[in-house]
Amino acid sequence: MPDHDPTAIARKSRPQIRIQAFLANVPLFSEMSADELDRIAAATLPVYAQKGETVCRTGDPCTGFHVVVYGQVKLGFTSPQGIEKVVEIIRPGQSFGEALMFIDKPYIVFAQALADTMLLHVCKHAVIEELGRDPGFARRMLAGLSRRLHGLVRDVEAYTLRSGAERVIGYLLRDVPDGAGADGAPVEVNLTPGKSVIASRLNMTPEHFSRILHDLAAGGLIKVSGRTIRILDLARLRGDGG
Amino acid sequence: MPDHDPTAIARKSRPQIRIQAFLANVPLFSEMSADELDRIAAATLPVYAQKGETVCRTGDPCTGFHVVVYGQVKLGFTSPQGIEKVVEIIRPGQSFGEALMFIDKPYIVFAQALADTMLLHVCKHAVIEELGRDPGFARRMLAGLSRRLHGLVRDVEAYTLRSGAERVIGYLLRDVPDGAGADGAPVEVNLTPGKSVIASRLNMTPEHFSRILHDLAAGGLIKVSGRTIRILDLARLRGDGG
DNA sequence: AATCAGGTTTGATCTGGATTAAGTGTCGGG
DNA sequence: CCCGACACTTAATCCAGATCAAACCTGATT
Repeated sequence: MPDHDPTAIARKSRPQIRIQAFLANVPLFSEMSADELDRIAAATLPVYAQKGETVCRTGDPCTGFHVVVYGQVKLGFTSPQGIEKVVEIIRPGQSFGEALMFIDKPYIVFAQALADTMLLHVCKHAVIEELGRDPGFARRMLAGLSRRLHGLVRDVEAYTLRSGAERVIGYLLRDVPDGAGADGAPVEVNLTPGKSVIASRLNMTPEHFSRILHDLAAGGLIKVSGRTIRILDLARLRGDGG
Repeated sequence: MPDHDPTAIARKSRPQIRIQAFLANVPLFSEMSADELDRIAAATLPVYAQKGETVCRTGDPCTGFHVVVYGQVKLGFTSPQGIEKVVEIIRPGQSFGEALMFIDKPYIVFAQALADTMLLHVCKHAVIEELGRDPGFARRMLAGLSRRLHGLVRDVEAYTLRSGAERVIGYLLRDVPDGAGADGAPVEVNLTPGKSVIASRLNMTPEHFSRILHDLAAGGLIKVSGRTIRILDLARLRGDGG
């Protein structure tokens, strides 16, 4: 079957997904009945952003929230002097913009694709509507916002009372499971989509980030191969990071 | 009538309040029916903390959330080296700890009274219960968490891309209404309960904070009298702060 | 009035991380 | 095989703000 979307003709073919099926795997919408999912899906539209393209900019009104299907998006702000700070990197399955639906404020961060990305935009009105119908949905939404709040508080802690090296170690360890590496299996962390973005996320310059990785490697804690970090001494790394 | 609470004998008399009446004025509970308020009030207990006393400490399990009735509470964390960073100052009518009710995690911040303080502790179970009954309550809770999230993102912006002076100016202006001062009426800001706490809240040392106030005063922008700041040139202050 | 204890200010010095600038891969395209 | 673009590293210098060390208030207590 040819693609009937005229705007897509000039672009690479886009993977097609079933919206309901994808949403059903997002924690927020899991446990929803087929009816509910249908109503949400009816208010959902796919959004495609090429690498570098801006999805939302600071000051835009909020019309709903976004879920990343594939690709990667950075959230950040720009200072009056044009300096940019990355607040969060959003990966597939994660979402952003929920909080703005509930307060009447425009975006304070921008969202920019770090790779060719597909998102789903879920309209505000459908969410608000469903909140009234389904207390479970409301609870999951509260839990989601709470987790985000918790994460931000942890970020503030890192920014304000951890050193650069500690923040880097924290980042490297953040999605290493507790039991990992105990069996001697090597643990690897991927630095896509680029060290500069991660440096900004950790609130430091790319130069400083580079030096810290260098020092950790010199100490025998990690091994850097391009954008892949192999953790050599998990226990000692955990110790250094607090 | 004598006070029958034996632990209170040795203390100053405590102002008595009607729990329902107080809660009804907290935005989260406004618009609630008398029935609902009664159920919430039944799960609410007063908590008294003397100046310097700790209400919650890092690692404590969360049993509900707190509303400040009178007094003042600081939220903050302590680094492994014992350095302390204030995240937020909670004033009467404000609350904290809501987010933890919805995720199963212990406190990451501590809460300490900055003055003799009365709080209300609202039990988790009553809140969860009421969320299922009252969609409006769920919406207000979502709005509350969203506002807090928004505020934290703004804080992160300030911490990461504003200078010390800009953060101080932002603090001085944060609860000055837009129209204030236009009529020539002097605008004053109170620095209770102490400059060191505010300095920490703004992520700087007391010394640095003091110097910034001194410089602003030297520039004719403000006048410092103990813990009261009189804003002399609102327009110029706004300009300096971005 | 004298004493004391916080809280605040002032001054001198130090430093983590930023800035600036010059390399060094490395990879896709011609 | 070379070129240019981009991503990263390395090195030298700089600076905002921290740290250290005294003084200095100001209000409460004796």
